[in-house]
Amino acid sequence: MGGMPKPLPVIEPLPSAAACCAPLTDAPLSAEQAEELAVRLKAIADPTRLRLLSMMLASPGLEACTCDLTDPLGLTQPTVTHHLRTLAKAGLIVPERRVGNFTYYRVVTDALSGLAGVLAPVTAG
Amino acid sequence: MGGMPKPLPVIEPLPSAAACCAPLTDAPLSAEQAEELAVRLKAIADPTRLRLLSMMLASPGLEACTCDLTDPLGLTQPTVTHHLRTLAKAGLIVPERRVGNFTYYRVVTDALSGLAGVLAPVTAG
DNA sequence: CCGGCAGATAGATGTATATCTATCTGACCC
DNA sequence: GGGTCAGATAGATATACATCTATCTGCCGG
Repeated sequence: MGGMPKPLPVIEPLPSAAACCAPLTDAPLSAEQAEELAVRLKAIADPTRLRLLSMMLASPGLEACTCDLTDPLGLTQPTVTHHLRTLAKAGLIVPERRVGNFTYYRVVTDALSGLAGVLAPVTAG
Repeated sequence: MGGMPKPLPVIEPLPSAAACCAPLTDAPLSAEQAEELAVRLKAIADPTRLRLLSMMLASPGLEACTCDLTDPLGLTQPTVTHHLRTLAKAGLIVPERRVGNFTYYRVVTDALSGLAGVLAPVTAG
């Protein structure tokens, strides 16, 4: 059949994933600002997802498929997919391309450095 | 009575709070490394604690007492104390001094910038 | 076609934790 | 000393979420 080339999974990331926010030092956060920032920080505040990110960052092109990530973690495939989805919803990775059955996710470096920027300027009083 | 001048609450922070860890880009994290880093990231991955930090950072001396922080958040005093304790256990703040009934906590800027350093060097592939 | 494999989805379950009320300890003031 | 106030602690509860098993979809090799 003249079917589509199978789409990547549709995962809506946070609106301002890479845009990011002002440094913590700028001013007290509103409830809304804090809530949104917390969502993205929660995404990386998990040992499994930190390992996933570090493994992807160590891969050529900053990308990896689920299959490469499952075995080293000793977790089941649905669990790894769940974590990849969580990272994608936070805008920290994106479903990049498919090669046959394999789905490749890539790290969004801007989103990570954006998060760092929120904490970074804390250098003195 | 010749009592002690009432000690600050005893809160054991993580061993390597300010020492911190290598950037995520350096190499895939071990389960232990990821676990420890996640504990500290979890401490800031909460809207209430982010607001607490930003309020303390906006205060002179980067410090504040529980009383100053409770009302603006609209939470009860035990809840705020709980969050301050969580931040202290992660080494992000320290019980600094007592003035009468008031306990002052101060932000440990090195711990925050250390966390930023874990994410910061992610600038390119 | 057909069997097998990668990954996505659904549902169940147990643990972690954010929040509250209630209580306790100390400090200050009169 | 008695009242009051800040903060710490204890215990209860409800929600969030990490993980699993089971199942479904779609791609590929023969």
